[in-house]
Amino acid sequence: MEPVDHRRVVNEMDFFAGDRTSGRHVKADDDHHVKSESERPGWLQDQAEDVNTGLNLLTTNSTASEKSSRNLKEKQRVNQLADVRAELERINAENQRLKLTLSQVNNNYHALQMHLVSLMEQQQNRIAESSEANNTETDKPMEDKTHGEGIVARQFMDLGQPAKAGKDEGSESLSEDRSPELSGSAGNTIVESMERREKKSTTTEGLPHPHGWSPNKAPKFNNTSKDNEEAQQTMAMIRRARVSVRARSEASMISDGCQWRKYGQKMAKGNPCPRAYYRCTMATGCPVRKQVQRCAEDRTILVTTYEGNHNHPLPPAAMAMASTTSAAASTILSGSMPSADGIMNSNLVPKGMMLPGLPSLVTLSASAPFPTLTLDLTHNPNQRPLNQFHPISPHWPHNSSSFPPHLFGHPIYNQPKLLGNFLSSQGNINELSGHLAQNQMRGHPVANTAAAITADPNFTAALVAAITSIIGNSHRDNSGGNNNSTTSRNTGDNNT
DNA sequence: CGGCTTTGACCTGCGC
DNA sequence: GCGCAGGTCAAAGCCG
Repeated sequence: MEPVDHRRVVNEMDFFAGDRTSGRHVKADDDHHVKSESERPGWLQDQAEDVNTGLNLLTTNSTASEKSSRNLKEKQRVNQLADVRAELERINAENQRLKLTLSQVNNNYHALQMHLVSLMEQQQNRIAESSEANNTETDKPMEDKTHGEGIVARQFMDLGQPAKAGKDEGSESLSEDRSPELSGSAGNTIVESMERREKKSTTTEGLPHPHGWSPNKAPKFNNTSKDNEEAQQTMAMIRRARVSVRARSEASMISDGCQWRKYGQKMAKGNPCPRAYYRCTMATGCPVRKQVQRCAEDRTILVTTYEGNHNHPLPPAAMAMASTTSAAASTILSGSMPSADGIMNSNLVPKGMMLPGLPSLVTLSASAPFPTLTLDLTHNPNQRPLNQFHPISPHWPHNSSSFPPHLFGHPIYNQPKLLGNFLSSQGNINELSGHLAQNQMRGHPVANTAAAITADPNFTAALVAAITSIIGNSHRDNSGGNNNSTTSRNTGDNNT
């Protein structure tokens, strides 16, 4: 594994953080045309003075033609200044438009989220009324992973059925005060509650699946009510939702802070590169799995697809991924109709990029049997390799020989508070929007929003973290005692 | 020797 | 029903 070039990152950060009060474009113009004499750096003024002195022509023997020339230059400067101002105004207008778009997306997201929660509440109430009184787990806190009955519930979850490991939290599904140490992935809101409700209606029905987590083997529900069917379809789709990250890396696997053990490899059709299957081994029975495969068209691109959610506390290095779920999860949930068409027809989840100015950065595909959110980090205009994004997380063991490109090595990892907010179901879009605004306030270029965003490692890291962790959080309770494997448990660092 | 990777076999879903 | 493809299992081998 190649070491991360810290110095380069710092330089880039310094570059972006430099004294730029008017943005990149303005700065470029300033350097050549706009700045007045008084605004010029001292060395520039000195240089001008030296030139005049050296020629010994301008100051002592001013002619009418020279004055005319000066006036002409002044006019040119004025015109250029006006042009720059016009450009600034245009940029600001674009900025406002982008903000407005983000705001609208956020509002739509909230509306759909609340609507979904409401529907699921109604669904759960109906189920509760019709079900037997054997749901004795409803008073248990769902976060209590060490609770014996909670474990039992998780074992049921492993059947592919959502867990109802705790009490009904419909009303608190949006809360953020979930302990990250317990959850390992806070902000797991709607899906969580949905899965719990679903489990509540099914824990007495299913039989343990020998393979534990198995999204494609989700048991069929016996409940034939129309509402339940719809809910089941929705849940099935959400449970199968995946997050795919495309990034350039020469390493065999990107680091996300978790420990993985390879359990299979398969040649996929249409791709000469084999697809590797990994299972999270940070905890017994963790249902999270991921697939790693190189892109057939560009083998420098590594595609990592995550499924499932962690059922254990996560190290700080993995928190960003596991705890900032909700932005992208909500993206999927926003389109969480019982069919792929529902997603694609959603005004929240267009077929292409959701965020204006980020072409091909994030896409949601409904062509697959399950929604797959793809984060494409290969479109960075700087063509910056993934492993040069950020300083390495201090939590990552510095095993130089196996040092992976650290996708989530951004200092954001060390800001659980920020993450906690960021992962909140309401906060992510706002966070992204706020990040844009902050960049603009700092004087970051706004003329080319896409370039500005993709060039900003902070934004990229935040976006990556938010999207990549969707599934992990959204399925946090969809885990269980998956001890099916007779192979050994991974206790070492398998992130290579 | 424990833990991990490899890899062929097996299972399941889906389309024809 | 059959074949194909994706996904997983688990025995065998490798490695520290």
